[in-house]
Amino acid sequence: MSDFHDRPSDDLTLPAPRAGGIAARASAALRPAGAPDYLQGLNPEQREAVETLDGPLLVLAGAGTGKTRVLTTRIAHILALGKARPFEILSVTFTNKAAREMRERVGKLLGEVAEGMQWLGTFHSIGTRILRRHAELAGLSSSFTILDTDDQIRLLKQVLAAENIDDKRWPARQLAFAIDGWKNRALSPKDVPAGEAQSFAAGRGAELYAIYQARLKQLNAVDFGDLLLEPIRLFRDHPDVLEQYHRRFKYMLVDEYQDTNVAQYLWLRLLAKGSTNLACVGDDDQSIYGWRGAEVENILRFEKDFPGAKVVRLERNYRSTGHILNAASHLIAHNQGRLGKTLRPQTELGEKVTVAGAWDSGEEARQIGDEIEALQSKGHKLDEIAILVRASFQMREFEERFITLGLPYRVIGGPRFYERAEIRDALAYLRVVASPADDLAFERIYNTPKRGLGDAALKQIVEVARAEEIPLLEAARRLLDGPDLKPKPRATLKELAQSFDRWSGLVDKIPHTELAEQVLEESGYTDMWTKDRSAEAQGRLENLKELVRSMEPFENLRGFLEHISLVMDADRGPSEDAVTIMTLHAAKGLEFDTVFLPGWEEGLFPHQRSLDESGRAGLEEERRLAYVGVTRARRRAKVWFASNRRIHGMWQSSIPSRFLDELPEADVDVIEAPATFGGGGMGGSYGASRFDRAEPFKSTYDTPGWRRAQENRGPASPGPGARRGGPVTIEGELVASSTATSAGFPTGARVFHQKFGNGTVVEVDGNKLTVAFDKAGHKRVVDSFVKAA
DNA sequence: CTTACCCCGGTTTTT
DNA sequence: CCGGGGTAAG
Repeated sequence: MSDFHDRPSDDLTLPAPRAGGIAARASAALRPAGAPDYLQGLNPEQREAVETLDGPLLVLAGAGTGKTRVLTTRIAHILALGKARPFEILSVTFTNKAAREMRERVGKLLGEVAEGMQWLGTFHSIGTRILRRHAELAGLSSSFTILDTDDQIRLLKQVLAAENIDDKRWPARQLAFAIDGWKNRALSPKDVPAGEAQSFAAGRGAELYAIYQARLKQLNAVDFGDLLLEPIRLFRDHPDVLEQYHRRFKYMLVDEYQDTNVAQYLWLRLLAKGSTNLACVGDDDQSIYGWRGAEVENILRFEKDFPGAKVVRLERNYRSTGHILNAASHLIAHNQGRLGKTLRPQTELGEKVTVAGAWDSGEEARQIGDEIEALQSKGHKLDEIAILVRASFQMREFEERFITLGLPYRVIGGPRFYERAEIRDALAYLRVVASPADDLAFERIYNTPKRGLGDAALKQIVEVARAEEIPLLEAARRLLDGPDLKPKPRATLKELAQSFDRWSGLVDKIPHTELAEQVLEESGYTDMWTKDRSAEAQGRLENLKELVRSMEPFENLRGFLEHISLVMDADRGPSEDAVTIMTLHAAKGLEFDTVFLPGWEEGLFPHQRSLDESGRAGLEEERRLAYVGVTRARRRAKVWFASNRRIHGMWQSSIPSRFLDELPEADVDVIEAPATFGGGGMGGSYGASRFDRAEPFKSTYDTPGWRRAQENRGPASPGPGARRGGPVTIEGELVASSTATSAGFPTGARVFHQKFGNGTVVEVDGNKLTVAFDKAGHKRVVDSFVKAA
């Protein structure tokens, strides 16, 4: 394709003036004599994985066995031997974070050579790169925009409306979910199995999918799924294009292969027809994303798919101590569908995994909080402690407890930076400024802040736009010339259109950060939040400033927007020493000295829905999640379950997770909960216990401690009419002061709290304040957590 | 157009 | 029990 040659910077045409030099330099630097330095210190399996360069290779890398090291060293090895030049290696990851890390580590090994690795990135970023090159062949222009989930939903709502489909009965979200599912499986509208198309809007599923695709093309836009699918179509329909990539990619590496979906698999297969030097690294035991399209089968089938494939197992674990690994291995051995490998500890047995029960989730949080304080006083860093939960609602209880204790924590997950409403609004403004034809962005902000442009005005604009086949902003301008608009919307719309003209005119004239500030200011957007009195407003303004700051490293507005459409996470700066609270899913790939695993109860973990929807496969995926959780711990893994938990506002009694039974007794200590506020004393206030009748936990354990723990579980949920809210806690008495500062807020002072917003101090007790929050009610907080409002 | 209620749903999440 | 989204009234 000639467009390969249009771009001077196109690596496919680069003569690679420095290529020889790179290889030579790398070899010189890395190979003083004999085996090169970078191979030193690899164990035999790792070394085999690095040195097996030709032919398909599957590296089954157990948790903590040096997977990333193998990947990066392998790249170094290929380059050092001069087998390929940096831009002839395709290496794909799932997340930007993983891509960044790999680039950094290759950089450390080889210096600036890593810069030349233009094909190191996520499936989506590489897909974008390919698609931009050949956009015309896919019916797009190379400046296509990438829609995120929000835009996608908005567009689908429009499609549903245009097709007169009741979006009550058939929510756009559901259609989006279906389409994503089809795209994950690389199905075009015509390929959608009739049975599945049937499931939406009386059989119109595939039809709506087709209309949606047509709309995307009109808007010159793609969604995330298209970033994989379009290249696949391109490769299939244009063998000459595929051929060029075959010539290009001498080596291919794939990280987290167990997470690939059908589309990614097909994408890889097409590319792998060129060279069979495909190395996939993954761990079937850590496949936890089946629910979003990942096919464990891909990794299980590897040897069949790629005949002659070599399989290397990395089983030496350098992360965790013996008991932890034994426990994890024993647990995961209960799964049927796995390739099978056993983690082998490289160090001492260390501490046993502990299992402890609590009366309810509140007590669980208190106990864990106490334990963390104990660890802290023994000199453990909070950064090295994590609480890994199955579902995010579990986090709240820990947060509240930690606030009371004054224990610094950070929550990973939640709404991410670029998903916050204010950020998305701001970006929508910038998108319209950069490309006035971006209808979805325009639609998002044309009445944000409220400027009196409602549905009526929008409807008029849309009508004109559709009739004339022009973008919304253009249509708005045309309406201004005509007689149809009412005076008020006309004036407002005129001003808005003029503003956009002005801003667009400034794009190449003033620095983009400055332009962004100006847009946010002049549009009244900043003002909107300044005037807002809600608890979050202050934080939102901070976020907007942060957004502008994050634009600085980019050359221009366009470059920034391209970046953020694919990189939806922002690098948050380093922060103080704090306990990490996150979901098990978010914890994959991370490690901590001490890991708390609360909520191991039937129904929550394994999650009922997983069981209901996916049966045995669901259970096995839950079990893999448990395995991921346990293997995050370097030295201490502490599992908890609670006998009572409030779900949807109702107290439910629960039985311990079957996964507890699957932990090997020899590696586990059952901890008897110390007497607490929940256990005995309050018994009187509870009615007859449903728990008494509940199926007893059939344990394979038979230690005195375990039996006592079983017996101690006592009565369970309060009967109807019983006092709600669980056992009384005497917060003040439980508090072990971990912060001794006294910022000295007087009673009556107005204060601001990150989580609870503004409030008035009603009582002061040392460094602990009782604050009447405007929104959140009365809370007892440590003064270092609030600042003067 | 904005505000006040009502109803539904509530696992995990990247790009 | 809580929040989002959508509807109905001001």
